[in-house]
Amino acid sequence: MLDIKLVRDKTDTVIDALEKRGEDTAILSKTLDIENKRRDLLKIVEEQRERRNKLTGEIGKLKKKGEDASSILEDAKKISDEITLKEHKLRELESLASQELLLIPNIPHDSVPVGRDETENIELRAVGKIPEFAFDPRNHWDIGEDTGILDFERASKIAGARFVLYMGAGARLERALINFMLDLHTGEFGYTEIFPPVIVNKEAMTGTGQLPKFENDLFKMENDKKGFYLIPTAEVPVTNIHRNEILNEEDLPVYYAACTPCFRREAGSYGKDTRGLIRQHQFNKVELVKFVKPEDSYDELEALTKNAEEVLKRLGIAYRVVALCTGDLGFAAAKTYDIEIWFPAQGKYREVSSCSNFVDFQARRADIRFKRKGKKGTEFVHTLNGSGLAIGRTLAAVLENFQQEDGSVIIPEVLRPFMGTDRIRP
RNA sequence: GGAGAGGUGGCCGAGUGGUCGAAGGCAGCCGCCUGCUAAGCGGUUGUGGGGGUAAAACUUCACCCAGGGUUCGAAUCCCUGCCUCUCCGCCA
Repeated sequence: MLDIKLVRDKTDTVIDALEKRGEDTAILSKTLDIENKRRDLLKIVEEQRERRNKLTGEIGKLKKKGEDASSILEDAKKISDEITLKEHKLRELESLASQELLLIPNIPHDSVPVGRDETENIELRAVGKIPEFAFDPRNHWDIGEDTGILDFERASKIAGARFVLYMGAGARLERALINFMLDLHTGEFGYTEIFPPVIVNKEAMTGTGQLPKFENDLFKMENDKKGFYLIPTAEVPVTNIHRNEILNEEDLPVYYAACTPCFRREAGSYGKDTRGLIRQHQFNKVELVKFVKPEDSYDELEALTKNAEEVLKRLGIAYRVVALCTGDLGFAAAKTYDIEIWFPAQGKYREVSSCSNFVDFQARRADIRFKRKGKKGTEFVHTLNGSGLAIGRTLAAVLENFQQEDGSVIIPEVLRPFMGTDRIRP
């Protein structure tokens, strides 16, 4: 969430940010209205509390001396009752104010291109050679079914639409990709491997920004009064590792890498990507998460993106990096690069990674701070994350990019140690 | 699932109704002293909000797991929740 002081003192900046995102600015005036009422009341309550504290102090002294305190006692009771009333009202205002504040999106960084939607995203670089085929390249689901490594029909019997069953070399390929990516990030780029819970509570979801606004995108455990949710990305549990903590300056930066299943309801995407691995209710993803000092976060975003890109370079698949425009930027992000991987059958790039700097937005929600050596007070850390990469989509791209005319698929060099073979055959 | 114990500052640990933001110890920081891989002595060290200042100083409110309640007044009493630990059962 945003700093309420910023909303108060630099309202124009926030209005500008909302407009660039294409969001309604009405929420701001509502928030400010509540906030002003809250502050006014807070002032009154604090003054009254001060008076009460003085009175009760005197009562204490008198009682100790064994003297009569009944006259002050009456005053004290009266003011105390007033305070109780006003405190209730104050609590109401506080919760209203924070409810509103939680719905305001982050302010885009100055370097983010202004635009309405994904058509105005900007391609920064395209890397690798787009493969040419002497035949019509086939869709990955056809390849997967013909080689017997993907079974969508049985998955739908077991679970439903938008699920997949990996079998044999398919399951092995999924695992190979996971191991390859995790080994790369932990072994070469300094990330610490994490295996977190994939069920989290409401506080964790609120900390990273999925709640309260995007409840509809999540799977929720109905059978449990605690309100558990299935994670839509490892970002949630991993960022929340340090919720309500104050880190030491010398501990930063912290880099974590985690591979988890991700669960998404995909409500409202009924017509889209109904076939194949692109859009599933459950998929695996290697996620990179960073906690850094504010002055480093934009450099860290570049580095994070490079780390994710390296996976594709080594796999030898063409990709491009695009900068999301203001209208396409996620709720909590200040800046985002998407990495898109080449899909020959569709003849276009599809997203496999989204790398974002959230600056202090998540840190404020989740209360993740750090203390500079020799300085008083604390500051919010900056958090970042990015996929490094989505496994299912990468696997799909491997099948499509390395398919052969005879129906087999050549396994990229870097995966062979994990696969134990250089080819998947029909 | 059953039974019990407990949650206090960076850590350990006192405190069961009033002057407690909290004794004492450890750790950290500053200074003195000392000449040997350190000890002794003195001082100091939480977080958030409001006001105030150029910035400080200063001032005020809140915070002893969380949320309610009792009371003039709560770390201290009551209720609810969460978490941790021990034993039994069960389970991968």
